[in-house]
Amino acid sequence: MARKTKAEAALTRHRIVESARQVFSRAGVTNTSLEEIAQEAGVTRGAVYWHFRDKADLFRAVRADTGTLLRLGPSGAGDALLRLETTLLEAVRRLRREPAARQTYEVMLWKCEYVDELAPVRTELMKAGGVFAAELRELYAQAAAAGLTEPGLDPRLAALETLCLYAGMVKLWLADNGGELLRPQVEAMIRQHVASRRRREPALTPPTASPRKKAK
Amino acid sequence: MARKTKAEAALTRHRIVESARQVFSRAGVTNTSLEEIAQEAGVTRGAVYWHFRDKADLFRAVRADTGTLLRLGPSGAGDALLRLETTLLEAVRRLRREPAARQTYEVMLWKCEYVDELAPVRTELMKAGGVFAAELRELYAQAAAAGLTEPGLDPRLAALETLCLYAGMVKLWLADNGGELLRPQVEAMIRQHVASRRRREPALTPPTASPRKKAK
DNA sequence: AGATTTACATACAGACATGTATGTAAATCT
DNA sequence: AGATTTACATACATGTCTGTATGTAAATCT
Repeated sequence: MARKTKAEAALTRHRIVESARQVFSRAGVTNTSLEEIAQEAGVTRGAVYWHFRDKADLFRAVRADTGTLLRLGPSGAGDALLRLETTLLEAVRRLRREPAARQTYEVMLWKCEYVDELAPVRTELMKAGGVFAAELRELYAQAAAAGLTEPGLDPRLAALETLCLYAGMVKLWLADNGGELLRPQVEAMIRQHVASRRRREPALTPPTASPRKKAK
Repeated sequence: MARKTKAEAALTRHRIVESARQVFSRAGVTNTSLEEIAQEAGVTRGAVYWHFRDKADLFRAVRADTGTLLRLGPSGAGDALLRLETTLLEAVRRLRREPAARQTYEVMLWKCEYVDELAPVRTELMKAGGVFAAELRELYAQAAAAGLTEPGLDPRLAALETLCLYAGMVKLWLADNGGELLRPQVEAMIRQHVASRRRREPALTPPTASPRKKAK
């Protein structure tokens, strides 16, 4: 076969990444041969080796293609705790609507062994966790300063708690295919998690005006 | 080599399980050959195949040998929430003191792909999670009945929240080798988690007498 | 338009893992 | 004590995966 145009090559690359996601989620990363990925993408291993150095490189590409679920939404609407709630709900929403994200995270959390060349990826994941924890801590600190949270709440510990909750939640959600454990109630769980941080007695002079009450 | 006595055979089997744990935690389950395990145990693959049907069987043995971290302690000492706290702290304590438990869980959570013959193991893990969630729910229900928790707390959701927290906590704890994210503060985090469930105003007539206050 | 590079496909060499079949000497059974 | 089974070690047959080297025709560069 002959040389492709740059646009075509980019398309090929993307098809390979998508195929890798598919096959990884079926057979697991280690158990998947590059040959299988190539076949699924309709190319040969030559194409795979052209675009990626090895399987680990391809794995990173799969991860990068999906991106992170954890992105703190804009600070505009609602108070800090509401922003947290929205962020967590949004992560679940993405898992529900985007099969690709589902597959990618299932691979990362259930079908991947972080050893050898993939060991650094785990470090990267933890680093991302650390970054998110720092953001959460800042958010909780703001919430505390605004008098939204219970007086005793340590922002750093609260951030870690939410991070752990998030990590476990995604992992369990993905494995709960039958919806027997977590899926039907995960949104309610998130709301209760955030609600449990919120101060019970309404603050005397809340910085933001309307105490929003969400019906149903 | 000649036939061993039954006791010796049991010893051999145990050595194989231990070696499997070691090698799995180094190289990951899929990437580990039975030959490597056999060598580590000082036997040949013949011995491995004699004691175990295949790698998945051996993996289950490793898991069974370590057992679960989640065992609700006796209901004797303290109130329900304290019992929960103790249970979670005890899980972390085991991880800290028992290298074998650490290895086993690191393999299960970071170095294993739940596909093919190992896919059922994930289902077993989730089932165990469901059982623990049910226990937690019961515990939270008791706590609520005793007036220990905030009025709005739904026992089912609280149980799921704690389960997710636990799952994420163990996973992150294991990966936090450098102690940069979670390890130094995990106990405090657990205490805060439980404390955040506890009702703020002291109950008028608490069923258990002494309102325990932990200094430091 | 010619030179060069690109985007693959094909071919090759080597390593390694798995499962089973078979051998065997000593435990255990009767 | 003899028969049988056990607890492995050894040998074999087979399939598969990886990385690289090489080929090639068309895109892109100059």
